Amino acid sequence: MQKASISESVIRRLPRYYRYLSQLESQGIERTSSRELGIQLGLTASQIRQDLNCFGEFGQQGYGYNVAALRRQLKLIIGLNKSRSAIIVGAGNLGKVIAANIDFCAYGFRLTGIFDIDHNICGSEIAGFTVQHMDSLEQFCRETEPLIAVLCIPQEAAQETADILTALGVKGFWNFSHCDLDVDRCQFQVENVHLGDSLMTLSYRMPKDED
Amino acid sequence: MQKASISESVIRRLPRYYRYLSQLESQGIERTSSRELGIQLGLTASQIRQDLNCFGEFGQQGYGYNVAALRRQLKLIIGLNKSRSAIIVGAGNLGKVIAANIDFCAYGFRLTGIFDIDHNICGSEIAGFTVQHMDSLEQFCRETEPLIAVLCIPQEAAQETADILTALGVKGFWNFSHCDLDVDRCQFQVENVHLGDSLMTLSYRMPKDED
DNA sequence: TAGATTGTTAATCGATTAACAATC
DNA sequence: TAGATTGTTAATCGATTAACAATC
Repeated sequence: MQKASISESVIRRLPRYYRYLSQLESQGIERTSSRELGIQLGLTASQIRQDLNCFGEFGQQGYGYNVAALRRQLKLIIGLNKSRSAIIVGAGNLGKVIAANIDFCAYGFRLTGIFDIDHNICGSEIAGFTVQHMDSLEQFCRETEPLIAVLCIPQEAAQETADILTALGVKGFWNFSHCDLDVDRCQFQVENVHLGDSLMTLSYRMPKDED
Repeated sequence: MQKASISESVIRRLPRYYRYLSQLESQGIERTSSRELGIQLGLTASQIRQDLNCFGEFGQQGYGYNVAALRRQLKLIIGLNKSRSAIIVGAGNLGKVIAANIDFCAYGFRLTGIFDIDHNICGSEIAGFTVQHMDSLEQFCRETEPLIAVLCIPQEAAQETADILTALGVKGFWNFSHCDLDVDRCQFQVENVHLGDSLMTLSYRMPKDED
């Protein structure tokens, strides 16, 4: 499906392409071109053609790209057609919001369980799931074999929990724990989300004379 | 303070440097070097020296960097010493989590108000703030002059709300609305947060044979 | 056919890495 | 002083942009 190894920059742009094509499709627009896409996304037409050609030839000379077809291809490329088991570890505020607001199915996953270490939270219902205690995590993993875990736990517990989950077969982490997991420690995939870093870049870019 | 214009790549690394130095400082470590930092952060020593030298000369030949001093400098560079007024627009699940969990002061801002369009939510207490109705937004902005707004509203409302806020003097947006705001539309700064995009990149990087 | 736009190669640009004199 | 490590210049590498033949 893909030619050589794809650079991180290209990977980061794929979701934007997919998102924008979904929007076009929902507006009933049938065709587009690298030029049009470029204008909308603030990229050059060249770059878009280069990016897409990492994965195949999806366009047609003189015509451009069929919106629905290209979106379908991107969906496959990103893996959004799959339904891989995902669990949430940590059912505090953040865990709850993610459970309730993230449409895992739209991203190629399905939520299969929510865990927390606090007995007071366990047993409560979130997004149709009963929060289970961490004690049942091991058995659950052996039975359900979740592929990824969403870590919504404190920084201190993150690496240890990730190690345990890795040993239980979890292959990827969506990490909200305000720390960078040690990627080399295993062959797993980690996507660290740092909302604080995001806000800091905004802080940096604000006018320097304001208080 | 800075030499030429700083590249986006450098800006994105600054929060990581700051975070790691904070960690070192809290561990009571006094000095470090570009080599040590590089090993910990998975970067080359060269790159770290290049990055830091965009902003000044913070090290000492033969010694390296003083952890506390370098952290203090980065704090100033990123603007974390400031206390710029920030409001949250949209007090749904996400707005609530951000209000309750983000330590704005640690990032150079202070939360001054929370707004929502739903009368049922208005009047309720979140993180010590009474949620106000959007109707009072204009007056509030004229009085308090918030510098940034955190957008936790639906996609459809995002651009319009941003335009209104821009007209009211808001200079930056931390945008959780699942859409990209039109940056050119004004001279404001936008940090778009796309949790879905983040999860998609994880999806892309998962083994292709799993379902 | 003529116009448009692709896929792809070549040129440019910028970011990262290497090297090293300066110096603590 | 000798060893270490910086700040900075030069070399390399990779990503972006430009150009254009192929072709729908």
